[in-house]
Amino acid sequence: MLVGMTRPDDHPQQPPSRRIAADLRKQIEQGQLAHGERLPSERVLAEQYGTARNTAREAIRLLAEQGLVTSQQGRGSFVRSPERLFRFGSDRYSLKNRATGLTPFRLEAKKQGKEPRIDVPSIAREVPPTDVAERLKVPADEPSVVHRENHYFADDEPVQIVSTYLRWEEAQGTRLMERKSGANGIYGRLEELGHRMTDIRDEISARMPTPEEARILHLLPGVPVLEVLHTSLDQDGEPFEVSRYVHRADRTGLLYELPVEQEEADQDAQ
Amino acid sequence: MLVGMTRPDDHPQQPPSRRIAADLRKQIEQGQLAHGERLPSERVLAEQYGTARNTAREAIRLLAEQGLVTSQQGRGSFVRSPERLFRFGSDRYSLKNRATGLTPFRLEAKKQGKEPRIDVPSIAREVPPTDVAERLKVPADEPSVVHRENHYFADDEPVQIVSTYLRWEEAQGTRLMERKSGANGIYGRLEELGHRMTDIRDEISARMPTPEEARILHLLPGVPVLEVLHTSLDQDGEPFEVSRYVHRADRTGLLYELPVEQEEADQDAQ
DNA sequence: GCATACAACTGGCTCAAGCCACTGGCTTGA
DNA sequence: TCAAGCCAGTGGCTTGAGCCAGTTGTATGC
Repeated sequence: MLVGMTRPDDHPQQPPSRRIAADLRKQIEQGQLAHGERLPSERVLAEQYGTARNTAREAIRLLAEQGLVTSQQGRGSFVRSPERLFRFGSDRYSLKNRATGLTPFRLEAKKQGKEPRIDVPSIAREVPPTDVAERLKVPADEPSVVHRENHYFADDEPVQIVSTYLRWEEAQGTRLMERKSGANGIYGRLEELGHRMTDIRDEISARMPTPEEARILHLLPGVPVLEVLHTSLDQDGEPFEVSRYVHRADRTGLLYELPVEQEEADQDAQ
Repeated sequence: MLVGMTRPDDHPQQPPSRRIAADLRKQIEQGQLAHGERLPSERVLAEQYGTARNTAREAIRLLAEQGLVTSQQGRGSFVRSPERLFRFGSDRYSLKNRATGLTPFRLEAKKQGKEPRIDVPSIAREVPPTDVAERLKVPADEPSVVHRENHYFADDEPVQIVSTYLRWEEAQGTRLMERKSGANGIYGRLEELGHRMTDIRDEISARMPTPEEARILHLLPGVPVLEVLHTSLDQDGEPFEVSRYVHRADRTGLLYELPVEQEEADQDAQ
Protein backbone atom coordinates (compact mmCIF):
# COMPACT_ATOMS: atom_id res chain seq x y z
CA MET A 1 0.00 0.00 0.00
CA LEU A 2 1.35 3.35 -0.96
CA VAL A 3 1.87 5.96 1.70
CA GLY A 4 -1.03 8.36 1.97
CA MET A 5 -3.27 6.32 -0.28
CA THR A 6 -6.66 5.93 1.32
CA ARG A 7 -9.04 3.06 0.97
CA PRO A 8 -11.88 3.97 -1.37
CA ASP A 9 -14.47 3.76 1.40
CA ASP A 10 -12.65 6.35 3.50
CA HIS A 11 -14.36 8.92 1.32
CA PRO A 12 -17.68 7.28 0.62
CA GLN A 13 -19.35 9.28 -2.12
CA GLN A 14 -16.31 11.26 -3.18
CA PRO A 15 -15.61 11.07 -6.89
CA PRO A 16 -12.20 9.52 -7.70
CA SER A 17 -10.61 12.79 -8.83
CA ARG A 18 -11.36 14.44 -5.49
CA ARG A 19 -10.19 11.42 -3.60
CA ILE A 20 -6.84 11.48 -5.38
CA ALA A 21 -6.57 15.22 -4.76
CA ALA A 22 -7.39 14.76 -1.08
CA ASP A 23 -4.76 12.04 -0.78
CA LEU A 24 -2.11 14.19 -2.40
CA ARG A 25 -3.08 17.17 -0.26
CA LYS A 26 -2.70 15.09 2.86
CA GLN A 27 0.71 13.87 1.73
CA ILE A 28 1.79 17.45 1.14
CA GLU A 29 0.48 18.69 4.47
CA GLN A 30 2.10 15.85 6.34
CA GLY A 31 5.38 16.44 4.59
CA GLN A 32 5.55 13.11 2.78
CA LEU A 33 5.76 15.28 -0.30
CA ALA A 34 8.16 18.11 0.48
CA HIS A 35 8.09 21.59 -0.96
CA GLY A 36 9.48 21.64 -4.45
CA GLU A 37 9.23 17.89 -4.80
CA ARG A 38 7.79 16.30 -7.91
CA LEU A 39 4.44 14.59 -7.74
CA PRO A 40 3.94 11.22 -9.42
CA SER A 41 3.22 11.77 -13.09
CA GLU A 42 -0.35 11.81 -14.31
CA ARG A 43 0.09 8.45 -16.00
CA VAL A 44 1.56 6.88 -12.88
CA LEU A 45 -1.14 8.30 -10.63
CA ALA A 46 -3.80 7.02 -12.98
CA GLU A 47 -2.38 3.54 -12.83
CA GLN A 48 -1.96 3.61 -9.04
CA TYR A 49 -5.61 4.51 -8.55
CA GLY A 50 -6.91 2.47 -11.45
CA THR A 51 -8.42 5.43 -13.25
CA ALA A 52 -8.03 7.09 -16.62
CA ARG A 53 -5.25 9.61 -17.03
CA ASN A 54 -7.85 12.37 -17.33
CA THR A 55 -9.05 11.63 -13.83
CA ALA A 56 -5.60 11.82 -12.29
CA ARG A 57 -5.05 14.97 -14.28
CA GLU A 58 -8.24 16.46 -12.87
CA ALA A 59 -6.97 15.76 -9.35
CA ILE A 60 -3.77 17.69 -10.01
CA ARG A 61 -5.77 20.52 -11.56
CA LEU A 62 -7.83 20.75 -8.37
CA LEU A 63 -4.67 21.13 -6.31
CA ALA A 64 -3.31 23.73 -8.74
CA GLU A 65 -6.54 25.68 -8.33
CA GLN A 66 -5.98 25.65 -4.59
CA GLY A 67 -2.51 27.03 -5.11
CA LEU A 68 -0.87 23.92 -3.74
CA VAL A 69 0.98 22.60 -6.77
CA THR A 70 2.10 23.87 -10.13
CA SER A 71 2.66 21.99 -13.35
CA GLN A 72 5.33 22.42 -15.95
CA GLN A 73 5.05 20.97 -19.37
CA GLY A 74 7.66 18.34 -20.04
CA ARG A 75 8.86 18.33 -16.43
CA GLY A 76 6.10 17.36 -14.07
CA SER A 77 3.96 18.79 -11.29
CA PHE A 78 5.61 20.17 -8.20
CA VAL A 79 4.62 21.12 -4.69
CA ARG A 80 4.60 24.89 -4.59
CA SER A 81 6.89 26.45 -2.00
CA PRO A 82 5.31 29.22 0.02
CA GLU A 83 7.21 32.45 -0.17
CA ARG A 84 6.17 35.79 1.09
CA LEU A 85 8.54 38.46 0.01
CA PHE A 86 7.02 41.85 0.07
CA ARG A 87 5.23 43.26 3.04
CA PHE A 88 3.87 46.70 2.36
CA GLY A 89 3.61 48.43 5.71
CA SER A 90 1.20 51.19 6.55
CA ASP A 91 4.25 53.37 7.13
CA ARG A 92 4.99 53.23 3.41
CA TYR A 93 3.45 56.65 3.02
CA SER A 94 5.20 58.04 6.05
CA LEU A 95 6.81 61.38 5.41
CA LYS A 96 9.80 60.46 7.52
CA ASN A 97 10.93 58.29 4.63
CA ARG A 98 11.33 61.43 2.59
CA ALA A 99 14.79 61.82 4.00
CA THR A 100 15.94 58.85 1.92
CA GLY A 101 14.80 60.49 -1.31
CA LEU A 102 13.32 57.16 -2.37
CA THR A 103 9.73 56.48 -3.31
CA PRO A 104 7.91 54.01 -1.05
CA PHE A 105 8.35 51.05 -3.39
CA ARG A 106 12.05 51.60 -3.94
CA LEU A 107 12.51 51.93 -0.21
CA GLU A 108 10.65 48.69 0.50
CA ALA A 109 12.62 46.86 -2.15
CA LYS A 110 15.98 48.08 -0.88
CA LYS A 111 15.01 47.09 2.65
CA GLN A 112 14.59 43.54 1.41
CA GLY A 113 17.69 43.46 -0.72
CA LYS A 114 15.84 43.46 -4.02
CA GLU A 115 16.60 45.52 -7.08
CA PRO A 116 13.55 47.65 -7.84
CA ARG A 117 12.47 48.63 -11.32
CA ILE A 118 9.46 50.69 -12.28
CA ASP A 119 7.96 50.73 -15.77
CA VAL A 120 5.59 53.48 -16.77
CA PRO A 121 3.67 52.05 -19.73
CA SER A 122 1.31 55.01 -20.02
CA ILE A 123 0.41 58.45 -18.75
CA ALA A 124 -2.79 59.80 -20.23
CA ARG A 125 -5.78 62.01 -19.69
CA GLU A 126 -8.82 59.78 -19.21
CA VAL A 127 -12.39 59.42 -18.07
CA PRO A 128 -12.04 57.96 -14.57
CA PRO A 129 -13.63 54.68 -13.42
CA THR A 130 -16.64 55.42 -11.26
CA ASP A 131 -15.08 54.21 -8.01
CA VAL A 132 -12.08 56.46 -8.59
CA ALA A 133 -14.25 59.44 -9.58
CA GLU A 134 -16.25 59.13 -6.37
CA ARG A 135 -13.20 59.07 -4.17
CA LEU A 136 -11.28 61.80 -5.98
CA LYS A 137 -14.42 63.93 -6.16
CA VAL A 138 -14.26 64.53 -9.90
CA PRO A 139 -16.88 64.03 -12.62
CA ALA A 140 -17.16 60.45 -13.85
CA ASP A 141 -18.40 61.37 -17.31
CA GLU A 142 -15.57 63.48 -18.66
CA PRO A 143 -11.77 63.17 -18.98
CA SER A 144 -11.21 64.70 -15.57
CA VAL A 145 -8.14 62.73 -14.53
CA VAL A 146 -4.63 61.86 -15.47
CA HIS A 147 -4.03 58.14 -15.30
CA ARG A 148 -0.45 57.01 -14.65
CA GLU A 149 -0.01 53.27 -15.03
CA ASN A 150 3.04 51.75 -13.37
CA HIS A 151 4.40 48.23 -13.29
CA TYR A 152 6.69 47.41 -10.41
CA PHE A 153 9.40 44.78 -10.46
CA ALA A 154 11.75 43.37 -7.83
CA ASP A 155 14.77 41.65 -9.31
CA ASP A 156 12.88 41.68 -12.63
CA GLU A 157 9.99 39.71 -11.13
CA PRO A 158 6.71 41.59 -11.56
CA VAL A 159 5.20 42.41 -8.17
CA GLN A 160 2.40 44.89 -8.59
CA ILE A 161 0.43 46.99 -11.05
CA VAL A 162 -0.44 50.47 -9.91
CA SER A 163 -2.84 52.90 -11.53
CA THR A 164 -2.58 56.37 -10.10
CA TYR A 165 -5.25 58.97 -10.78
CA LEU A 166 -4.73 62.70 -10.34
CA ARG A 167 -6.94 65.68 -11.11
CA TRP A 168 -6.34 66.76 -14.69
CA GLU A 169 -6.77 70.40 -13.82
CA GLU A 170 -3.91 70.12 -11.35
CA ALA A 171 -1.59 67.83 -13.26
CA GLN A 172 -1.95 69.61 -16.58
CA GLY A 173 1.34 71.08 -17.73
CA THR A 174 3.31 69.92 -14.69
CA ARG A 175 5.89 67.19 -14.22
CA LEU A 176 3.01 64.99 -13.05
CA MET A 177 2.45 64.35 -16.74
CA GLU A 178 6.00 63.15 -17.22
CA ARG A 179 7.55 59.76 -16.67
CA LYS A 180 10.15 61.16 -14.35
CA SER A 181 8.25 63.39 -12.00
CA GLY A 182 11.25 64.70 -10.06
CA ALA A 183 12.51 64.58 -6.49
CA ASN A 184 10.29 62.59 -4.09
CA GLY A 185 8.14 61.42 -6.99
CA ILE A 186 4.62 62.59 -7.56
CA TYR A 187 4.07 63.27 -3.88
CA GLY A 188 6.83 65.85 -4.08
CA ARG A 189 5.02 67.64 -6.91
CA LEU A 190 1.66 67.34 -5.22
CA GLU A 191 3.10 68.93 -2.12
CA GLU A 192 4.26 71.86 -4.20
CA LEU A 193 0.66 72.16 -5.36
CA GLY A 194 -0.37 72.57 -1.72
CA HIS A 195 -1.36 68.99 -0.83
CA ARG A 196 0.38 67.66 2.24
CA MET A 197 -0.57 64.03 2.74
CA THR A 198 -2.23 63.94 6.14
CA ASP A 199 -4.53 60.92 6.14
CA ILE A 200 -4.91 57.88 3.98
CA ARG A 201 -7.74 55.51 3.33
CA ASP A 202 -7.06 52.04 1.95
CA GLU A 203 -9.90 49.81 0.78
CA ILE A 204 -8.75 46.24 0.47
CA SER A 205 -10.22 43.33 -1.40
CA ALA A 206 -9.08 40.10 -3.00
CA ARG A 207 -10.16 38.44 -6.21
CA MET A 208 -8.89 36.25 -8.99
CA PRO A 209 -6.83 38.11 -11.58
CA THR A 210 -8.11 38.94 -15.03
CA PRO A 211 -6.23 37.12 -17.81
CA GLU A 212 -4.55 40.44 -18.58
CA GLU A 213 -3.30 40.79 -14.99
CA ALA A 214 -2.22 37.16 -14.91
CA ARG A 215 -0.13 37.84 -18.00
CA ILE A 216 1.56 40.97 -16.67
CA LEU A 217 2.23 39.53 -13.23
CA HIS A 218 3.26 36.06 -14.49
CA LEU A 219 0.62 34.52 -12.27
CA LEU A 220 0.18 30.78 -12.00
CA PRO A 221 -3.29 29.28 -11.64
CA GLY A 222 -4.60 29.38 -8.10
CA VAL A 223 -2.97 32.69 -7.20
CA PRO A 224 -5.35 35.54 -6.32
CA VAL A 225 -4.57 39.24 -6.31
CA LEU A 226 -4.89 41.77 -3.53
CA GLU A 227 -6.49 44.98 -4.69
CA VAL A 228 -5.99 48.15 -2.68
CA LEU A 229 -7.94 51.24 -3.59
CA HIS A 230 -5.92 53.97 -1.95
CA THR A 231 -7.01 57.55 -1.31
CA SER A 232 -4.68 60.30 -0.08
CA LEU A 233 -6.24 63.13 1.89
CA ASP A 234 -4.54 66.48 2.41
CA GLN A 235 -4.41 68.83 5.38
CA ASP A 236 -7.95 69.99 4.59
CA GLY A 237 -9.28 66.46 4.48
CA GLU A 238 -9.66 66.71 0.72
CA PRO A 239 -8.71 63.79 -1.56
CA PHE A 240 -5.98 64.67 -4.03
CA GLU A 241 -4.80 61.30 -5.30
CA VAL A 242 -6.37 57.89 -5.80
CA SER A 243 -4.44 54.76 -6.71
CA ARG A 244 -5.44 51.22 -7.44
CA TYR A 245 -2.79 48.70 -6.43
CA VAL A 246 -2.99 45.17 -7.77
CA HIS A 247 -0.58 42.91 -5.90
CA ARG A 248 0.15 39.28 -6.59
CA ALA A 249 -0.96 37.55 -3.43
CA ASP A 250 1.68 34.82 -3.52
CA ARG A 251 4.48 37.30 -3.09
CA THR A 252 2.85 40.16 -1.29
CA GLY A 253 1.31 40.95 2.05
CA LEU A 254 0.09 44.13 3.65
CA LEU A 255 0.75 45.36 7.14
CA TYR A 256 -1.24 47.96 9.01
CA GLU A 257 -0.13 49.21 12.39
CA LEU A 258 -2.36 51.73 14.04
CA PRO A 259 -3.43 53.12 17.37
CA VAL A 260 -6.86 52.25 18.71
CA GLU A 261 -9.19 55.16 19.24
CA GLN A 262 -9.69 55.47 22.93
CA GLU A 263 -12.99 55.95 24.69
CA GLU A 264 -14.32 59.48 24.82
CA ALA A 265 -17.30 61.14 26.37
CA ASP A 266 -19.68 61.42 23.42
CA GLN A 267 -17.82 61.18 20.18
CA ASP A 268 -20.89 60.44 18.12
CA ALA A 269 -19.24 59.22 14.92
CA GLN A 270 -22.39 57.95 13.19
CA MET B 1 -22.65 35.12 -36.95
CA LEU B 2 -23.27 35.07 -33.26
CA VAL B 3 -22.61 38.15 -31.22
CA GLY B 4 -19.23 38.09 -29.56
CA MET B 5 -18.02 35.09 -31.47
CA THR B 6 -14.58 35.75 -32.85
CA ARG B 7 -13.08 34.38 -36.00
CA PRO B 8 -10.62 31.61 -35.17
CA ASP B 9 -7.68 33.64 -36.47
CA ASP B 10 -8.35 36.48 -34.04
CA HIS B 11 -6.55 34.36 -31.47
CA PRO B 12 -3.93 32.65 -33.57
CA GLN B 13 -2.39 29.92 -31.45
CA GLN B 14 -5.00 29.96 -28.68
CA PRO B 15 -6.46 26.54 -27.96
CA PRO B 16 -10.22 26.33 -28.62
CA SER B 17 -11.18 26.17 -24.94
CA ARG B 18 -9.40 29.44 -24.22
CA ARG B 19 -10.86 31.04 -27.27
CA ILE B 20 -14.39 30.16 -26.19
CA ALA B 21 -13.63 31.43 -22.69
CA ALA B 22 -12.23 34.69 -24.06
CA ASP B 23 -15.33 35.16 -26.20
CA LEU B 24 -17.65 34.59 -23.29
CA ARG B 25 -15.59 36.90 -21.08
CA LYS B 26 -15.85 39.63 -23.66
CA GLN B 27 -19.60 39.17 -23.92
CA ILE B 28 -19.89 39.43 -20.16
CA GLU B 29 -17.67 42.51 -19.92
CA GLN B 30 -19.53 44.23 -22.71
CA GLY B 31 -22.86 43.45 -21.13
CA GLN B 32 -24.17 41.20 -23.90
CA LEU B 33 -24.45 38.65 -21.15
CA ALA B 34 -25.93 40.42 -18.14
CA HIS B 35 -25.29 39.60 -14.49
CA GLY B 36 -27.31 36.59 -13.44
CA GLU B 37 -28.04 35.60 -17.02
CA ARG B 38 -27.65 32.01 -18.15
CA LEU B 39 -24.85 31.10 -20.51
CA PRO B 40 -25.50 28.82 -23.47
CA SER B 41 -25.44 25.22 -22.31
CA GLU B 42 -22.27 23.21 -22.70
CA ARG B 43 -23.80 21.15 -25.48
CA VAL B 44 -24.98 24.24 -27.35
CA LEU B 45 -21.62 25.98 -27.01
CA ALA B 46 -19.86 22.89 -28.26
CA GLU B 47 -22.04 22.83 -31.35
CA GLN B 48 -21.63 26.55 -32.00
CA TYR B 49 -17.88 26.29 -31.95
CA GLY B 50 -17.69 22.89 -33.56
CA THR B 51 -15.91 21.27 -30.62
CA ALA B 52 -16.54 18.42 -28.25
CA ARG B 53 -18.67 19.08 -25.22
CA ASN B 54 -15.64 18.63 -22.99
CA THR B 55 -13.94 21.55 -24.69
CA ALA B 56 -16.86 23.89 -24.16
CA ARG B 57 -17.04 22.61 -20.61
CA GLU B 58 -13.37 23.44 -20.12
CA ALA B 59 -14.03 27.01 -21.28
CA ILE B 60 -16.74 27.44 -18.67
CA ARG B 61 -14.48 25.96 -16.04
CA LEU B 62 -11.83 28.55 -16.88
CA LEU B 63 -14.34 31.34 -16.33
CA ALA B 64 -15.48 29.77 -13.07
CA GLU B 65 -11.86 29.69 -11.93
CA GLN B 66 -11.67 33.41 -12.63
CA GLY B 67 -14.73 33.99 -10.50
CA LEU B 68 -16.77 35.17 -13.46
CA VAL B 69 -19.43 32.50 -13.71
CA THR B 70 -20.89 29.77 -11.56
CA SER B 71 -22.49 26.51 -12.59
CA GLN B 72 -25.46 24.71 -11.10
CA GLN B 73 -26.20 21.13 -11.84
CA GLY B 74 -29.45 20.70 -13.73
CA ARG B 75 -29.89 24.45 -14.23
CA GLY B 76 -26.99 25.90 -16.19
CA SER B 77 -24.08 28.28 -15.83
CA PHE B 78 -24.72 31.84 -14.82
CA VAL B 79 -22.86 35.13 -14.86
CA ARG B 80 -21.91 35.84 -11.27
CA SER B 81 -23.21 39.11 -9.85
CA PRO B 82 -20.64 41.12 -7.96
CA GLU B 83 -21.68 41.89 -4.42
CA ARG B 84 -19.61 43.34 -1.70
CA LEU B 85 -21.45 43.40 1.57
CA PHE B 86 -19.18 43.58 4.52
CA ARG B 87 -16.56 46.21 4.92
CA PHE B 88 -14.56 45.79 8.09
CA GLY B 89 -13.21 49.20 9.01
CA SER B 90 -10.10 49.84 11.01
CA ASP B 91 -12.35 51.45 13.60
CA ARG B 92 -13.81 48.05 14.37
CA TYR B 93 -11.60 47.80 17.41
CA SER B 94 -12.33 51.34 18.49
CA LEU B 95 -13.16 51.60 22.13
CA LYS B 96 -15.82 54.19 21.46
CA ASN B 97 -17.99 51.37 20.17
CA ARG B 98 -18.04 50.00 23.69
CA ALA B 99 -20.96 52.26 24.43
CA THR B 100 -23.16 50.07 22.24
CA GLY B 101 -22.33 46.97 24.24
CA LEU B 102 -21.93 45.09 20.96
CA THR B 103 -18.89 43.23 19.77
CA PRO B 104 -17.30 44.58 16.58
CA PHE B 105 -18.90 42.01 14.31
CA ARG B 106 -22.39 42.45 15.71
CA LEU B 107 -22.01 46.19 15.34
CA GLU B 108 -20.87 45.93 11.73
CA ALA B 109 -23.73 43.59 10.88
CA LYS B 110 -26.36 45.80 12.49
CA LYS B 111 -24.99 48.79 10.62
CA GLN B 112 -25.70 46.97 7.40
CA GLY B 113 -29.09 45.67 8.39
CA LYS B 114 -27.99 42.06 8.69
CA GLU B 115 -28.84 39.63 11.44
CA PRO B 116 -25.57 38.48 13.02
CA ARG B 117 -25.01 35.05 14.45
CA ILE B 118 -21.84 33.69 16.02
CA ASP B 119 -21.11 30.00 16.46
CA VAL B 120 -18.39 28.88 18.82
CA PRO B 121 -17.49 25.37 17.65
CA SER B 122 -14.61 24.99 20.06
CA ILE B 123 -12.66 26.50 22.93
CA ALA B 124 -9.59 24.52 23.86
CA ARG B 125 -6.10 24.66 25.27
CA GLU B 126 -3.66 24.04 22.42
CA VAL B 127 -0.13 24.23 21.11
CA PRO B 128 -0.11 27.45 19.08
CA PRO B 129 0.82 27.68 15.40
CA THR B 130 4.31 29.14 15.06
CA ASP B 131 3.19 32.46 13.57
CA VAL B 132 0.76 32.94 16.44
CA ALA B 133 3.34 31.93 19.06
CA GLU B 134 5.82 34.47 17.72
CA ARG B 135 3.35 37.29 17.85
CA LEU B 136 1.82 36.45 21.20
CA LYS B 137 5.29 35.82 22.63
CA VAL B 138 4.52 32.38 24.01
CA PRO B 139 6.34 29.04 23.55
CA ALA B 140 5.50 27.27 20.29
CA ASP B 141 6.20 23.80 21.64
CA GLU B 142 3.74 23.49 24.50
CA PRO B 143 0.01 24.07 25.02
CA SER B 144 0.54 27.70 25.94
CA VAL B 145 -2.63 29.15 24.45
CA VAL B 146 -6.38 28.96 24.49
CA HIS B 147 -7.83 28.71 21.02
CA ARG B 148 -11.36 30.02 20.54
CA GLU B 149 -12.77 29.20 17.12
CA ASN B 150 -15.70 31.28 15.95
CA HIS B 151 -17.83 31.16 12.84
CA TYR B 152 -19.63 34.34 11.93
CA PHE B 153 -22.84 34.54 9.96
CA ALA B 154 -24.88 37.40 8.55
CA ASP B 155 -28.47 36.46 7.82
CA ASP B 156 -27.35 32.83 8.14
CA GLU B 157 -24.77 33.26 5.38
CA PRO B 158 -21.28 32.37 6.60
CA VAL B 159 -18.97 35.38 6.41
CA GLN B 160 -15.80 34.67 8.29
CA ILE B 161 -13.92 32.17 10.39
CA VAL B 162 -12.01 33.57 13.34
CA SER B 163 -9.47 31.81 15.49
CA THR B 164 -8.58 33.78 18.59
CA TYR B 165 -5.55 32.86 20.67
CA LEU B 166 -5.04 33.96 24.27
CA ARG B 167 -2.39 33.13 26.83
CA TRP B 168 -3.41 30.01 28.71
CA GLU B 169 -1.94 31.29 31.95
CA GLU B 170 -4.23 34.30 31.76
CA ALA B 171 -7.37 32.71 30.39
CA GLN B 172 -7.27 29.69 32.69
CA GLY B 173 -10.25 29.61 35.00
CA THR B 174 -11.81 32.83 33.68
CA ARG B 175 -14.82 33.49 31.50
CA LEU B 176 -12.38 33.58 28.57
CA MET B 177 -12.76 29.80 28.57
CA GLU B 178 -16.52 30.02 28.24
CA ARG B 179 -18.70 30.39 25.20
CA LYS B 180 -20.35 33.48 26.57
CA SER B 181 -17.53 35.60 27.86
CA GLY B 182 -19.67 38.37 29.33
CA ALA B 183 -20.18 42.09 28.76
CA ASN B 184 -18.07 43.55 25.92
CA GLY B 185 -16.91 40.07 24.98
CA ILE B 186 -13.39 38.85 25.50
CA TYR B 187 -11.98 42.36 25.28
CA GLY B 188 -14.01 43.23 28.35
CA ARG B 189 -12.43 40.33 30.27
CA LEU B 190 -8.95 41.11 28.97
CA GLU B 191 -9.32 44.68 30.15
CA GLU B 192 -10.13 43.38 33.62
CA LEU B 193 -6.87 41.47 33.41
CA GLY B 194 -5.07 44.75 32.86
CA HIS B 195 -4.80 44.83 29.08
CA ARG B 196 -6.17 48.00 27.52
CA MET B 197 -6.05 47.71 23.75
CA THR B 198 -3.82 50.54 22.64
CA ASP B 199 -2.37 49.55 19.28
CA ILE B 200 -3.17 46.94 16.72
CA ARG B 201 -1.18 45.27 14.01
CA ASP B 202 -2.96 43.59 11.09
CA GLU B 203 -1.03 41.47 8.62
CA ILE B 204 -3.05 40.88 5.49
CA SER B 205 -2.73 38.29 2.79
CA ALA B 206 -4.92 36.54 0.25
CA ARG B 207 -4.94 32.96 -0.91
CA MET B 208 -7.24 30.25 -2.16
CA PRO B 209 -9.27 28.54 0.56
CA THR B 210 -8.53 25.06 1.83
CA PRO B 211 -11.30 22.58 1.03
CA GLU B 212 -12.26 22.76 4.71
CA GLU B 213 -12.67 26.54 4.56
CA ALA B 214 -14.54 26.31 1.27
CA ARG B 215 -16.98 23.97 2.96
CA ILE B 216 -17.57 26.12 6.02
CA LEU B 217 -17.86 29.36 4.07
CA HIS B 218 -19.91 27.85 1.21
CA LEU B 219 -17.34 29.12 -1.24
CA LEU B 220 -17.77 28.67 -4.96
CA PRO B 221 -14.75 27.94 -7.16
CA GLY B 222 -12.79 31.04 -8.06
CA VAL B 223 -13.36 32.83 -4.75
CA PRO B 224 -10.23 33.54 -2.68
CA VAL B 225 -10.09 34.32 1.02
CA LEU B 226 -8.62 37.30 2.81
CA GLU B 227 -6.55 36.29 5.80
CA VAL B 228 -5.85 38.81 8.53
CA LEU B 229 -3.43 37.94 11.28
CA HIS B 230 -4.34 40.41 13.97
CA THR B 231 -2.32 41.30 17.05
CA SER B 232 -3.63 43.47 19.91
CA LEU B 233 -1.07 45.39 21.92
CA ASP B 234 -1.76 46.81 25.35
CA GLN B 235 -0.72 50.05 27.05
CA ASP B 236 2.75 48.61 27.59
CA GLY B 237 3.15 47.66 23.96
CA GLU B 238 2.81 43.99 24.88
CA PRO B 239 0.76 41.61 22.73
CA PHE B 240 -2.12 40.02 24.64
CA GLU B 241 -4.31 38.57 21.90
CA VAL B 242 -3.74 37.21 18.41
CA SER B 243 -6.52 36.33 15.99
CA ARG B 244 -6.60 34.84 12.54
CA TYR B 245 -9.51 36.07 10.46
CA VAL B 246 -10.43 34.21 7.31
CA HIS B 247 -12.90 36.24 5.25
CA ARG B 248 -14.60 35.18 2.06
CA ALA B 249 -13.34 37.68 -0.47
CA ASP B 250 -16.51 37.80 -2.55
CA ARG B 251 -18.50 39.29 0.31
CA THR B 252 -15.91 41.06 2.35
CA GLY B 253 -13.57 43.99 2.11
CA LEU B 254 -11.33 45.73 4.60
CA LEU B 255 -10.94 49.42 5.20
CA TYR B 256 -8.05 51.12 6.91
CA GLU B 257 -8.12 54.81 7.66
CA LEU B 258 -5.06 56.24 9.29
CA PRO B 259 -3.05 59.37 9.74
CA VAL B 260 0.28 59.69 7.97
CA GLU B 261 3.28 60.10 10.19
CA GLN B 262 4.61 63.56 9.63
CA GLU B 263 8.22 64.48 9.12
CA GLU B 264 10.32 64.77 12.22
CA ALA B 265 13.91 65.61 12.98
CA ASP B 266 15.46 62.21 13.54
CA GLN B 267 12.87 59.61 14.35
CA ASP B 268 15.10 56.67 13.65
CA ALA B 269 12.46 53.91 13.56
CA GLN B 270 14.52 50.71 13.27
C1' DG C 1 -57.89 21.34 -8.37
C1' DC C 2 -53.91 19.01 -7.36
C1' DA C 3 -50.49 15.76 -6.74
C1' DT C 4 -47.84 12.46 -9.32
C1' DA C 5 -45.13 10.86 -13.03
C1' DC C 6 -42.59 11.63 -16.79
C1' DA C 7 -39.60 13.60 -20.32
C1' DA C 8 -36.33 16.71 -21.73
C1' DC C 9 -33.22 19.36 -20.40
C1' DT C 10 -29.06 20.91 -17.39
C1' DG C 11 -24.21 20.17 -15.43
C1' DG C 12 -20.86 16.43 -12.96
C1' DC C 13 -17.75 13.06 -13.82
C1' DT C 14 -15.42 9.46 -16.08
C1' DC C 15 -13.34 6.71 -19.77
C1' DA C 16 -9.88 5.41 -23.41
C1' DA C 17 -7.60 7.11 -26.93
C1' DG C 18 -4.71 10.24 -29.56
C1' DC C 19 -1.62 14.00 -30.95
C1' DC C 20 1.19 17.86 -29.62
C1' DA C 21 5.07 20.59 -27.25
C1' DC C 22 8.47 20.56 -24.15
C1' DT C 23 12.30 18.64 -21.09
C1' DG C 24 16.29 16.18 -19.96
C1' DG C 25 19.29 12.56 -20.25
C1' DC C 26 21.75 9.66 -23.40
C1' DT C 27 23.98 8.46 -27.56
C1' DT C 28 26.37 9.46 -31.43
C1' DG C 29 29.71 11.39 -34.26
C1' DA C 30 32.87 14.91 -35.54
C1' DT D 1 35.95 17.14 -25.70
C1' DC D 2 31.78 18.67 -27.01
C1' DA D 3 28.01 19.68 -29.86
C1' DA D 4 24.05 17.69 -32.29
C1' DG D 5 20.54 14.62 -32.45
C1' DC D 6 17.61 11.34 -30.61
C1' DC D 7 14.25 9.40 -27.53
C1' DA D 8 11.64 8.42 -23.59
C1' DG D 9 8.96 10.74 -20.45
C1' DT D 10 6.31 14.74 -19.08
C1' DG D 11 2.15 17.80 -19.13
C1' DG D 12 -1.43 20.36 -22.58
C1' DC D 13 -5.39 19.75 -24.99
C1' DT D 14 -8.92 17.55 -27.53
C1' DT D 15 -12.19 13.95 -29.01
C1' DG D 16 -16.59 11.44 -28.63
C1' DA D 17 -18.74 8.52 -25.95
C1' DG D 18 -21.42 7.22 -21.78
C1' DC D 19 -23.77 7.32 -17.36
C1' DC D 20 -25.37 9.89 -13.39
C1' DA D 21 -27.90 13.49 -10.72
C1' DG D 22 -30.38 17.45 -10.31
C1' DT D 23 -34.08 20.78 -12.34
C1' DT D 24 -38.13 22.19 -14.61
C1' DG D 25 -42.07 22.20 -17.34
C1' DT D 26 -45.78 19.33 -18.93
C1' DA D 27 -48.91 15.78 -19.22
C1' DT D 28 -51.50 12.44 -16.71
C1' DG D 29 -54.71 10.64 -13.58
C1' DC D 30 -57.16 10.90 -9.48
